Amino acid sequence: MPEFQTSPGMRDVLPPESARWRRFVRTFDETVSAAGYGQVVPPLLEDIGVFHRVGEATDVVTKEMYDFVDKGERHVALRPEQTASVCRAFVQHRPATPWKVWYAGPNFRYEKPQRGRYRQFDQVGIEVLGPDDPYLDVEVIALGWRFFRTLGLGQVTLMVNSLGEPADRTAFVAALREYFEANIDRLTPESRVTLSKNPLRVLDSKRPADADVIASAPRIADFHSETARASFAAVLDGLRALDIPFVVNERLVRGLDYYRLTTFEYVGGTLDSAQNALGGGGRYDGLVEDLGGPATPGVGFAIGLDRTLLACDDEGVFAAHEQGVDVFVVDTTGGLHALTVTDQLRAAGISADRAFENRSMKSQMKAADRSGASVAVIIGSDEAAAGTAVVRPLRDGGEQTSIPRTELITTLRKVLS
RNA sequence: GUGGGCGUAGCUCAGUCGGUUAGAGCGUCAGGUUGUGGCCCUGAAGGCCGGGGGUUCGAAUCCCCUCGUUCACCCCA
Repeated sequence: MPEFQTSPGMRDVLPPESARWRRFVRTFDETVSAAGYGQVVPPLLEDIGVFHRVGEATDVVTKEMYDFVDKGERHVALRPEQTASVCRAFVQHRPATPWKVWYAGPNFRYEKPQRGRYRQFDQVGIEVLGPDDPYLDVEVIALGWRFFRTLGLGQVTLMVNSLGEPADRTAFVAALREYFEANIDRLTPESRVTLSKNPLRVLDSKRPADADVIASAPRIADFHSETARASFAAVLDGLRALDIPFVVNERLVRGLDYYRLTTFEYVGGTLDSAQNALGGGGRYDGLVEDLGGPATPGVGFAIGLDRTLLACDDEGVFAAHEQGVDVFVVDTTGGLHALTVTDQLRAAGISADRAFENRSMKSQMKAADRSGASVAVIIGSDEAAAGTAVVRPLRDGGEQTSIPRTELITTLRKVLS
């Protein structure tokens, strides 16, 4: 074991996986850019107060933040998510609404690491601030859905729910608390602790012993106001109109406190895994106001990059693949010709690599093969003296030819096309 | 944060009733004659057996601690 390794829950992303990450973000960019979303790049570090507004009762804020006091005595935190940052940016810059933005980048949560759960983890997401329209919720959900489809994922389940308007939610939470307290002896000790902090979250318990009590708990739908009911119906109608399959899950409560009305989650195919939530989001109409801005409705989602790629692996789609070069230059005369020829090729837009340390012909040819290049350009002492180069196809047979160096680029363009 | 599994070469893993110089495959490097890759053959390099302590004549192997990882709870993406 080396003396220094990555900190727990942090890791290096190496080729070719790193290229897959870039393609992932590029694919997301293309999906949402086509719907009029622009990229916002918020800082990794914010005043800790920005995140406190996300939810005083959530573990994300109370236990898992990477926070510290900086040299200027400011209490700051590495962002645990980006929705709060986007809303803070909105309040600070007051762009015209509807403000449709997307983001991609790392977030930090001090949790015990697990497969698909890291302390530094990347998310992509979108947020729309301004419009209060259930069809916007549908657009947002549909863009996430389209993204998964573009990646090639076929086993994603969309779960939707509505938490109702704030008053509905408050009434529901009160009813829940009353119900669970009346049945507290049937709850697991862990759920009793959860109950004292946030009764909603008890619904999310995955412990089998809690299943019975939860099954007969009050139902959120019974507390929906007329407005909430109409909004939720419009969302479901919109999803049907787009032929997006969904499952209404009344126990879907989500982890952050700011959600109201529509909430949704994309669940991966491997349902036996505890880390099967690929992404999720919802409407958060109070967050901008909480951050000191004008009352502004908002809706959005975040998708976990790691988990989604794990789901891709499970389904055998969106695989990583090695990136090669077009041409590999072999030079057995010391390497100066390889230096100038690769430079010349790159300038002409032909990707090229070479070997170093003046290795043997055999060794350099092996390297050429491994490089993935479809053509080798070989320069030995004869070619160097004659001002020529050998062009040797590496993949699909074909004879090698000796040509003047001046014709190298035109010849290669022909061979590569 | 709580509980269980695991931790041996760069990678994937053998090896434990404790017993001489710790193995394989893949990968890397070098050869297999005269300047040419993929297949094959030969050889080489590469391990404080995660770290520390203990038991023992002797520990990769047993015990304790610790770190890391993984699974479940929790949390959530």
